[in-house]
Amino acid sequence: MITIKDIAKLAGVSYSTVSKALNGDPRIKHETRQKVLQIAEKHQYRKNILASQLSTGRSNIIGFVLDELSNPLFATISGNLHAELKKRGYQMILVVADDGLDVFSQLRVDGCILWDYALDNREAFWKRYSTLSMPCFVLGTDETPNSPYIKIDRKEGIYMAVKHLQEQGHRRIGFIGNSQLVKLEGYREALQRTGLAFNPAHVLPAHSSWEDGYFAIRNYSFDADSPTAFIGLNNLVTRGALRALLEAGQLVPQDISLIGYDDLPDMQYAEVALTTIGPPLDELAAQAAELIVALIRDEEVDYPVVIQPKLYHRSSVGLCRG
Amino acid sequence: MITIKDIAKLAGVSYSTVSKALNGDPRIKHETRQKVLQIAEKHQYRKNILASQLSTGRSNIIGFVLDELSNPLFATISGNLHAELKKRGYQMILVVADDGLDVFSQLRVDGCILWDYALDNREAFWKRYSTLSMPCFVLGTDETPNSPYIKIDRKEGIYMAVKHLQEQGHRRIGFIGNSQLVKLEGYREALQRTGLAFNPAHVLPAHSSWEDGYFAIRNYSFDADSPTAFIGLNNLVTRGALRALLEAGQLVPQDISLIGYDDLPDMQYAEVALTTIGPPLDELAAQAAELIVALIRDEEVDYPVVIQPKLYHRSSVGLCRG
DNA sequence: CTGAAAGCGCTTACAG
DNA sequence: CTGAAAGCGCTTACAG
Repeated sequence: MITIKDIAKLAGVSYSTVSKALNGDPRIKHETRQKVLQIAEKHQYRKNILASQLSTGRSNIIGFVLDELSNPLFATISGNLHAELKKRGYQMILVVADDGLDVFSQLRVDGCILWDYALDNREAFWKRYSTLSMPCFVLGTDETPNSPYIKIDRKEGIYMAVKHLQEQGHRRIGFIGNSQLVKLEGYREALQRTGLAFNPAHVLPAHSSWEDGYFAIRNYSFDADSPTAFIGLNNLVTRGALRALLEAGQLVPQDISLIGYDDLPDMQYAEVALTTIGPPLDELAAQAAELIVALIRDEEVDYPVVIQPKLYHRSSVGLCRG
Repeated sequence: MITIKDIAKLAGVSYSTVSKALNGDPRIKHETRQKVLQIAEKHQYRKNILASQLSTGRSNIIGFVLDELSNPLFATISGNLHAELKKRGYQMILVVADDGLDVFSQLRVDGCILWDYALDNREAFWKRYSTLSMPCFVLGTDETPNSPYIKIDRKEGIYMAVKHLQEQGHRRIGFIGNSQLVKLEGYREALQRTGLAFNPAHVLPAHSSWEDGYFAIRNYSFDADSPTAFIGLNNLVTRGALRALLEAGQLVPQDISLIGYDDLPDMQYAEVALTTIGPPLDELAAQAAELIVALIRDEEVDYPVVIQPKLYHRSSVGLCRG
């Protein structure tokens, strides 16, 4: 692989001149630069970012850490984030793993965005996180000790869903999924704010996958006291639940209304186009890009940045019958 | 951020000793190593991979280039690949973009795996590809000029699907999607091999998304000559098509049989559990990991590695009626 | 406008 | 068993 020294030799200048020419230093004479650029081009020169970054401390690369890719939400967020970072002159690389933080920390990326993931040991994570020496923040968390973060106001989102259902006449509103504490709290608070009763039996246990949602409904016995509407924990759970409802012969939204969390294209293409709540993912990505760049530039930032979920009306909510 | 020099000072040894201790050089005295390790641990030392790699030429990082993440196939492949590489002592980083190759080439990753993606300009890509100076190969391609690759025998897969349908009595088998030439060729050849007639009207135009599959069926007018079975280009197209069929009141598989390409969990959870053809994704990942490691070690490799798709029987294929 | 030199944080023959 | 020194490919004050 060709280096600046090789180019220097070919161009008959010193390699520091080559470096400057390549970096657009205005002090370099036009013809010199042209010559250097031409040779570089001809030999397919690629700057060794490692060396460059070792010397400057900058790489223009930002890392994004996810712990899974199987939820299509992350595909969308990654895509949006990549685009937003690119606009700002950064490249994004992705790591899908709990040990991703270490990779990026060894690679000395300029900054690092972490999706708030399900952790066995949250405390250990925060401890590790607090020792990171690069600009970093957690996206979609509820709170990060002593450092900036972007919060999604999930409770408010769930309140909007409950409120909307209530306005359609629903009085018994269930929740499918019990793996995310905030959402569950949001659900309880929303019932309180809207004056509806909380019934523990209306929270169907489900973790986070399609199957979890599917079996949550399959395993549930409907009776006269059952909810007339459900809110699903996330996109997958909601879609699994929808399938199970339809298979059981329930009509959505005629018999049962359903609102899903996470607004993704997939939701629109479900058997019944799903009404959803969720953060606008383009805004989420733009704010995240904005924040990480500000942190890298060591600018003052106000945090937390709060993203307000929105309610996206489609066809899975109807008037409560009777 | 702490460096080996800092540790050297704290430990009262030279920094070359620290480097050796950290890398497990057996020549270092046990106690010296212990002391160094302890100090490193205490100060949360992270080796600067950039510096290390600049000096050794190795990073133990492998890049994976995708051009999109929206197809769940890639989430699965990425996950599998990450796991397989980890087993072999490598970390995987991901880049989702057409310019991903450049990022990795600048980062000097040890090796690079590219998913064979849809390109505007294939020729330019191969030209760029051939100038890469790191170990690299294309996964899921049909052919790579002058370098190793992993081929998925898509034609054989499609033949298996056609054959299976024929055995169920189907004589008119359609294909949904016209965006992948190999698959289309495979389809034609399969018809030939099974002695079935090719009818251009039985290839429904569709690109690669869920909507494409959905509208392919919506826009198709069924008549007495229509196919009694379809094969879908990929997982998304197949699922979109299934939805459209069901909405049109067609029963699957009673009225129409359907086989989808790409065996993903999603296919199993479709409205009708879909019979699929596709490469076993765990094998694909294992082979890919094996190959890139061999290339990095500069071992002789036989190529192409060919992955044979399999037929996964589920519930979307039935006997042809009448 | 250009170049010599020091330095980024490591590794590794080589000497002791 | 340990250390001094050169080198990986860049950048950047500084001198000219």
